Amino acid sequence: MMQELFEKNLTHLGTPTWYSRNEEIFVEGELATGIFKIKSGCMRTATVLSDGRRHILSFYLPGEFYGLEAGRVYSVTGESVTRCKIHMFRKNALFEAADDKIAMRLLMIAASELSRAQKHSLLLLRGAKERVVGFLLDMAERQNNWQQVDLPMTRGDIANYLGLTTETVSRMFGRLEDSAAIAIERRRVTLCDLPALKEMYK
Amino acid sequence: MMQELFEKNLTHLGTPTWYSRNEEIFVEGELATGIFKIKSGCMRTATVLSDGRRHILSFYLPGEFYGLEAGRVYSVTGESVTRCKIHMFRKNALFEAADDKIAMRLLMIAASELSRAQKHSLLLLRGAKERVVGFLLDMAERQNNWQQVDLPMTRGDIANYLGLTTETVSRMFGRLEDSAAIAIERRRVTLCDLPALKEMYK
DNA sequence: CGAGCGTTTGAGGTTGCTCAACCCGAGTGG
DNA sequence: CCACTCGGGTTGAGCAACCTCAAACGCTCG
Repeated sequence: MMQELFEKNLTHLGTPTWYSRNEEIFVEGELATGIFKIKSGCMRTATVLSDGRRHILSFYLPGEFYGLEAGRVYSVTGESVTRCKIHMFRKNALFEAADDKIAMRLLMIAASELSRAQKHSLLLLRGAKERVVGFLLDMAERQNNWQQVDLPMTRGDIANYLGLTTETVSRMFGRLEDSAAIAIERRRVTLCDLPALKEMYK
Repeated sequence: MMQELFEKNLTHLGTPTWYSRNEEIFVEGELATGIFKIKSGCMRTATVLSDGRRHILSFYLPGEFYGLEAGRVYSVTGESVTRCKIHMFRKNALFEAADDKIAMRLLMIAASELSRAQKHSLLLLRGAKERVVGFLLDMAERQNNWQQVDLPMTRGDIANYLGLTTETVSRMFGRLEDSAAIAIERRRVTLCDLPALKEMYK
């Protein structure tokens, strides 16, 4: 896999760091010097509108990358959702060490970011229940586990990401549980009726 | 500018084609062999959900590129919004002709696609009026004209892209006109009170 | 055991959707 | 030259979905 190769070649160029909960990892507007790989825990990216509203644009789980920007500065702020370990690669180092395949690897990372952002847009074009179901299915896929999903983030974060309110997310969870499609315990969700869920988010 | 360079070097590898209105340019699921640059007119990308609903993910104006995919196949369908001229580059040809900077150029295109998709997500996280205003401001910026905006697409396409209904888009246009922020004539919109508009979409 | 955050639940209000009618301009054919 | 049609756009009334505000509950961690 390309990511394995990428990491193998470049681990020595990066630095692993531990963050506790809700720490800033990089800040919107800063010179975008780093590329990040999540080793454990969960990171989110968010942007702040000038009136103070905050929007979460993405969550990052172990194994996933962040860091390719159109501009020279970060367009979002990166924050730890939970205590987490994150490996940072400096772009300069990458480019200095560049063999002729490295840009291609970066291209693949950018393309997967793009695909992620498009999925998010599609999610936001739907109704509340569908958004919640789509979110659960996406998390299940990324955790590679269709039985149970861990939700490292709060309901508030989920709601913000989905363009809903905490209350609505909670109610949708409730309704899904009532219909026996899922079972909820704290921040672990069991996908009891996967076909039904996939039917809701087709 | 990077795009000039890109095109200059590679024009001979591409083929320009004319499309009439509402033609398919490439289809979701097809092997993604091409990269497209809009020369005139307007293109849109859309995806069809399994229940038949269609969602427009992006519009492309003259000078803009489409074509970098995470996977080997197109994840969306490309269609002409108006009669338009589009230049297609074959990826294979690009890679064969690759000097050591070409992957970097592709990376920049991918990054701008990403930024576009993120803007779309942010748009969808807002209320109806804000979405419409945000859309107008985005089009103005991309057309490099803060006085007047051309809207090559129908209200239906705008609504679909914004996750609203035609009626709502029409009403929001009406309300903006009533408040003297814009003036509408067919598919040309004059931005009468730009500060007010920017205030609405801050 | 208390404090505080995160979550759930309920009642009422607002936004944007649905359904329906109507308008307008561009083609088309008599 | 007018009548008809058709796609696109606007407008209005009623309704459903989702939000707001408010209260209560339950972990978790001092």
